[in-house]
Amino acid sequence: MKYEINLARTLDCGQAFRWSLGDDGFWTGASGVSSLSVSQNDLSPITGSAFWRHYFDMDFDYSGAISELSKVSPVMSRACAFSSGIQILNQDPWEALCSFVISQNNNIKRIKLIISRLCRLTTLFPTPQQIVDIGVAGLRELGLGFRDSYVHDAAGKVLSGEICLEEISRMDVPRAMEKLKTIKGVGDKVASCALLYGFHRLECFPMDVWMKRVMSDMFDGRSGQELFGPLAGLAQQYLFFYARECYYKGRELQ
DNA sequence: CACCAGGTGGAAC
DNA sequence: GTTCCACATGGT
Repeated sequence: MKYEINLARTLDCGQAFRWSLGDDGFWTGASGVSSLSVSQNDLSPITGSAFWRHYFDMDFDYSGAISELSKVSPVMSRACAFSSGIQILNQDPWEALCSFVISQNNNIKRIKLIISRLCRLTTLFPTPQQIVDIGVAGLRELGLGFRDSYVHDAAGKVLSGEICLEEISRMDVPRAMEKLKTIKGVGDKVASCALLYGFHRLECFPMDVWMKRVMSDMFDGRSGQELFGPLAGLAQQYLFFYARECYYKGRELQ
């Protein structure tokens, strides 16, 4: 079967929070200083740009990964088929870290709302310096709630050099997790999301309430690392999407 | 009007 | 070590 990236699934599966679908069928969004408008009918704006090829991870063998993951179990095979076309983006590390700090105990709609308000201040995603300048009170006004001091702490640590994202990108995952977790409001879940989505560490397997339920219901409580190894992060994203959009659709979660 | 949300820090056992 | 709970706010 022919494999192709699915923009809707990739951009609306909860890994990135500032892409939106226009009435014309075009997805518009940005990363760093670059912005893009692209539709599923014509992927050439992505494939023709080195930057966006990398952002959308176009040179990874997703077809091969799906073959591998499908061997794990019948339910995983169904999840792969259902979620086919989702790719793990190469997002900006700071934006990913910041976004997933905001994501805690929050819903995807409001995460997007908060991040859109953050970006409206500066046009681009705010830098650590800009976050520090906005201040805790300013962040509170943007509706971050109790996460305001967490985001502020993250920005301060990055700005002071206490957290060096460049170094983290070179650390092994356990050390990187440990370092990220020195930021207030960053625990296992946020750290692993930052590493998977911001640093492209495909072996990370973020465990949220959905994934806890999935692993218990579909995999007898076994761990993502054990089942999926170096592709755990991709498996996690497929399962998250499959769980929300199919497996538990119309049923009560708890 | 309750209850929930891609969790975490901190206090209490 | 584990369990409980508050946390701010928009959506349903």
